Amino acid sequence: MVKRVSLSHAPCPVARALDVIGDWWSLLIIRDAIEGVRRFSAFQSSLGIAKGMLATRLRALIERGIMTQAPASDGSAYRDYVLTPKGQALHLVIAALRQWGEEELYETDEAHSVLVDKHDSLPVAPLILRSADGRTLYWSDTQVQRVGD
Amino acid sequence: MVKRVSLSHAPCPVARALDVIGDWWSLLIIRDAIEGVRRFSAFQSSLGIAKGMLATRLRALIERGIMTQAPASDGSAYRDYVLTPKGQALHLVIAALRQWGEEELYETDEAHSVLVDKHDSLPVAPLILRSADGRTLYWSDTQVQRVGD
DNA sequence: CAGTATCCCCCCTGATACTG
DNA sequence: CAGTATCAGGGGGGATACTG
Repeated sequence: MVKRVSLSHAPCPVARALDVIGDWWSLLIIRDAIEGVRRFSAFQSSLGIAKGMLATRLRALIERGIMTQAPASDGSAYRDYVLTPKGQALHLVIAALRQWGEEELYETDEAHSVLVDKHDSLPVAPLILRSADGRTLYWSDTQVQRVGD
Repeated sequence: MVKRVSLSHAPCPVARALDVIGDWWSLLIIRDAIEGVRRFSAFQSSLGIAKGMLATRLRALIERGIMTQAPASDGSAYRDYVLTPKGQALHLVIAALRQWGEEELYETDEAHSVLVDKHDSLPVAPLILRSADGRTLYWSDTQVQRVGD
């Protein structure tokens, strides 16, 4: 996360967002967290990430207010890593990535094998883009509905 | 983009997506491309990226079918870099990142200065998440509407 | 289990020079 | 302008060992 040039104060919100969660591991951690992963070891085994990297990434996410520590849900002495509201708000980003990946990155003959993976057991939730006037809804580039507002 | 472990065949669509566009520069290039940037030098001056890195990234994006080369729109002998439909589909990802950045990464007292930036001159297009049954629309975590279909 | 500490390589990245 | 080639450095990232 230490970059030559920080974009944390860039004028563009996209650049700022990427400065915070623009690396590969962070978004995968957040994906797992959204799906309910809470324990250090659970993240590690799910991601296949080295322990040191995982610790560094979790610490960075906590510093940036994306995640926080909470008492373990199972009553053990350890602590869980859970998303803050700021982190939970990233579910739209994850959903957008998931939708794009599903639509663009699979061969048709492997589509079925994918659906049984745990990461696809979540309800599919298509993203809809609302137009600037707030009255027209698009799915990808197709207008799907006009709303009365 | 050369990573120790490739996620290009991962079962999870989020992981696959990140394998393709999960690095910092690629998404910034795509952001610019969505906003209409087409020329090599335009990307370079907009991003402040080294020429070598830009060439490498553009080549990777072309290999992965995100961008393609097209005759220069101004009739010059050079070629433009433009998004393929597959790349244009990433506008939802960019929109999600933009929305999250705008909502979570600005101090209130600097919000105004941001709005005049070129990257914010685009129409604001809030993302809406459609529920699995396709009938309920959410904006962030707030239900905004039920639809007839 | 839940991390921390250390080593070390690879490659990302930037800078510069060069070509067409 | 539009890149390619080459070089130097620094940190990302993995593996392992160690602590509580």
